[in-house]
Amino acid sequence: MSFPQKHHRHEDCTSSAKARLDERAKKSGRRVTDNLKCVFSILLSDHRAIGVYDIAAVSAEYGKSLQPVQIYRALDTLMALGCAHRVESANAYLACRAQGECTAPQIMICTDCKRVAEMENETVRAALDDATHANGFVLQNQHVELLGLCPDCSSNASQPMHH
Amino acid sequence: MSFPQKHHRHEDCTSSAKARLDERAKKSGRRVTDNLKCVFSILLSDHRAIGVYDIAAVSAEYGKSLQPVQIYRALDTLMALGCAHRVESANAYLACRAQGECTAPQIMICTDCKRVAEMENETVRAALDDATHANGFVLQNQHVELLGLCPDCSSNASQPMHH
DNA sequence: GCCAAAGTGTAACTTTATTACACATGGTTG
DNA sequence: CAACCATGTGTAATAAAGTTACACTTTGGC
Repeated sequence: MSFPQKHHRHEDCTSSAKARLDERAKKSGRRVTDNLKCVFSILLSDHRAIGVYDIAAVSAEYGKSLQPVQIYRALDTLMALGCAHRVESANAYLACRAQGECTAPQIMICTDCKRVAEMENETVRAALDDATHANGFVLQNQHVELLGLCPDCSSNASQPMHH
Repeated sequence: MSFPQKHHRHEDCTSSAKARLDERAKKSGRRVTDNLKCVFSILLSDHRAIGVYDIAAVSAEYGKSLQPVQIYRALDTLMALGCAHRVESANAYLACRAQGECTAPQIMICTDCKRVAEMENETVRAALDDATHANGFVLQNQHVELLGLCPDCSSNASQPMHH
């Protein structure tokens, strides 16, 4: 999924993500508990990656104060269901907005406004497969994190938006 | 640089890396101090990524006990000179063995023996440029970390080598 | 109603990284 | 040569990120 349009219907992108969580949890016999809902809601509230201790702070403001370990548990579940990703280079976590399965996304991170977008590009994947295979390497998984400027920030270099 | 051959001349790969460090430090007006040498030697001693606190432990064994902050300073310098990379997904650091400039490597990490190899593949880079550009994203930097099995471990799945 | 699997809450703790600050070194420029 | 300044050092404390342990609770199926 690309960078959100300025006027994208965040309501819709949020509710469809929640629907996918419900569906996948059901399929794998997991419960969508209050803690899970709380953490996922916080992740979904922004198109930026957020750290565990920030999630904790927000959860406290919401009256449901979660401890780090509880958040890590929720994140483990969300990631196992493909509903969240870890952004390695930021020690932070991200709600997945992709429609289908999204096991090996390439993640674009705006160095200016910090917003994040995912994609699963076939050409990139094929190039990685080929390049690793040429080195005799059997590719199993990938972390691809791309830093740069999102459309809004690159076209408004002097007056970046969405801060 | 691909995975090291079983009998690669580690002596040579180490000494040429040290030569590059000397050259680049000179060019940028930095000193190659004892602390820097110590940290780089420890990084070069293995083709695996190593954490800062492990570097600290090894440095203590070598009689030059370095504190974390001193090691982070050395790593910052080494990374600024392109002589070391951070492996985000492992919170660990790696000596760079590439001959030339190596600003945006793709890193292959063996999930079995933990050895790491770098490459700078043009096709991958082009695919990433194209894919990000198609999303209106201006690519500035990349973290590409690829998990899988190195040649030795994939061909000896039952009896992995180099542990 | 009982059981096992899954989930919760709390506390302590480990690992990874940073800040602050006073001091040392080494090359260059007047 | 000596004053200067950028670069580097050493020590301590602290912040940020992630894990372990353990006793307890909830839920769905039999």
